[in-house]
Amino acid sequence: MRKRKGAGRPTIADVANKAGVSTITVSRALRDPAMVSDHLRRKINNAVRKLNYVPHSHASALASTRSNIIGVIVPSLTNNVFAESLRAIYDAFGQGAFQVQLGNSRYVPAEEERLVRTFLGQRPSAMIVAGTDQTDVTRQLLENAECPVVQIMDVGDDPIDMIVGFSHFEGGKAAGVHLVQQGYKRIGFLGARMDPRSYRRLEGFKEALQFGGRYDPDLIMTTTVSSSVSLGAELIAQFCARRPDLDAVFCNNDDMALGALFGCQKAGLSIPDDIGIIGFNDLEMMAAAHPSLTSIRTDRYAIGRHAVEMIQSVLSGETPDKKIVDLGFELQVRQSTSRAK
Amino acid sequence: MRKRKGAGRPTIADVANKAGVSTITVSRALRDPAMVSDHLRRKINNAVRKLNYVPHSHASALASTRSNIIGVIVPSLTNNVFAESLRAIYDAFGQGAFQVQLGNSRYVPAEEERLVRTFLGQRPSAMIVAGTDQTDVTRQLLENAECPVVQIMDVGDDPIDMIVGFSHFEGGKAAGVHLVQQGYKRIGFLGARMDPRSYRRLEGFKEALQFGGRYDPDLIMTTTVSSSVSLGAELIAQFCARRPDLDAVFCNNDDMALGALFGCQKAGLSIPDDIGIIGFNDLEMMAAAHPSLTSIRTDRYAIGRHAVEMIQSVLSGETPDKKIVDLGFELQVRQSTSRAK
DNA sequence: TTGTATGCGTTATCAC
DNA sequence: GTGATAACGCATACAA
Repeated sequence: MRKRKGAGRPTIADVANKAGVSTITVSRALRDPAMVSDHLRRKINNAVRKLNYVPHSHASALASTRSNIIGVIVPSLTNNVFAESLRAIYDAFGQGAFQVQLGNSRYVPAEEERLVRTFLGQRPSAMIVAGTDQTDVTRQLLENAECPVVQIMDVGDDPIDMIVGFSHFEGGKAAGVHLVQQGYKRIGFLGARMDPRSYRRLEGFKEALQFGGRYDPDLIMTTTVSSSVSLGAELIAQFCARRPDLDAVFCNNDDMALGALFGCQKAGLSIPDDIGIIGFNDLEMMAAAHPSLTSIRTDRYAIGRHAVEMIQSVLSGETPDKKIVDLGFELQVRQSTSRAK
Repeated sequence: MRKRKGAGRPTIADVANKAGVSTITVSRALRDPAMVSDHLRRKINNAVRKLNYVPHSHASALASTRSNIIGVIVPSLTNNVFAESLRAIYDAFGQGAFQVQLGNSRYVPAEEERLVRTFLGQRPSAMIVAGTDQTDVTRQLLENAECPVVQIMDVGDDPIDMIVGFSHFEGGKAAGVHLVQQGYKRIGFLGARMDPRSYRRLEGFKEALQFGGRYDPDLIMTTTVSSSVSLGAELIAQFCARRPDLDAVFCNNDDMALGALFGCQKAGLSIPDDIGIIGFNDLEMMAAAHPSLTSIRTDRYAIGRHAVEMIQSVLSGETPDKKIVDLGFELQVRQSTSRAK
């Protein structure tokens, strides 16, 4: 006879044999203990322990035509901003029956598309993806996916399904308005890893400066290189060398802002009097820095938590209150932009 | 007849029908296109596209008795150190046929045990876990797992299977030796989130100080609170208030060290003359800081990459050169400990 | 190169 | 409350 060897590990049938019951009873005892009598349940649990039985999740997923997988795709693992949303997602799903499957798109849309395809192959219970800038194909795949989909870290009128985040345009605008209000005259923008969200921040920033009559395209400095503290320090030095009259800078994130602080200090510039600095996201270090750094505070943890709540609500059959949730942001004014006017 | 409804999505049989071939041909065309004639392959690919067919990975895993899942468990998602190893792991596995399944144990051994159990339920192709401080049960589960297991971020004589990292004891010792050599007299230790690895750093540090005749248990300050830049700034202030004679401090990680720098600057202390500071891990910001911060450089990315290589080697049937790999560390001396003697 | 029959380990369905 | 049986969707073994 044809025979196939399994993985060799004990199966539910082995447990059933040892406990002297049928497989389905074991299945029930493990999934919903209340459905099985105390007597049998005890015997089954013993057998499970003795055999060191671990249920095979793939077989379960196949038989029940549903998996407990939540697919999550972010563009970066080392960027603290996404890490905090991820932490919220893992915290919320961690204890329950769900498994989080994480993908790293590295800011490459085609990579994201590949990941979406792979994840959908697992018939996930839900999907969470960062941003609104998916390729058309990615979008269509997700629209056809028979599971809730949440986009995070951004807002927009036209979500794939649901969305929770904040407006990067408005955030950038708030930064610009603040610098203008503080009386800075030659206000620059320093942006690394210019992803679509950073561009929206820049657009908002431009609008604020144009409105304030301070817009100078020569004071926009961007690069696609990954942002880092070191890069911030380097670029601000170049920036100041090229335009010694620069007197304030909006960095597209906090790493760049901290780097700008260090770079200015090295150059002997005084913050906030010679030059004002504002970052974006308000990582915890911003308040601790010396001088403390102004930033746009966003609540990444809340975004992750909210995304999970929306998913759980849909999975439990409810209709979520809102499909579009704007959690906003908050300007945190600190020493780095508080100069004596 | 008894009938069960599947998920309703197209199956490999639907594709086979549409293409006018058998299911196994479709299966082959998708897994190894070279096994199928051009003619049929084209028809099959067309059918796949038209039906928007996505293979069901659970069914595949069940039928082939092997999954393409790599289980990874780390204690933190927001700690940059683990994030960088993770990035290496995702980079290495990302393109291939493997899927990384990530778990966050939050520094809780029982949580880690639960995650190991869950992951083993997926019959992973391999497991990667952080550190050597698993519970006995976790260790046994992993020893019985029929897949390669790599412990990362640490070294030790007795790995579960394979291990790649560096010695935290030796790293701490190197930091202590350096401070003694620089002529600092009252050398303290500032440690937050004292996990087992941090304790080993502290032990190495103690040994160096004892050897140098500078050990003072009153200068060891630790807390179990999560480390952060803000916390570093707060604690160094308390530390200096209690022991104004403190003239150097080894922080158990770089966030704490950066915080210590800011805290000292706020207190008007000059670095490195009034007080020397050394961190651990050498995150990129350490070199950019002003003054630049001395640290113990570790290569987290290489650790992750190495772990993947060991796994791939085993999975392809080879025997890895070594089961224990010590990637070491390197003292990076910078301004924060380079005082005029 | 292609197809047929069967098994992977679990759960849904129906019967007792 | 418990059990027998047939799916779940795909890949292996073997044959042609």
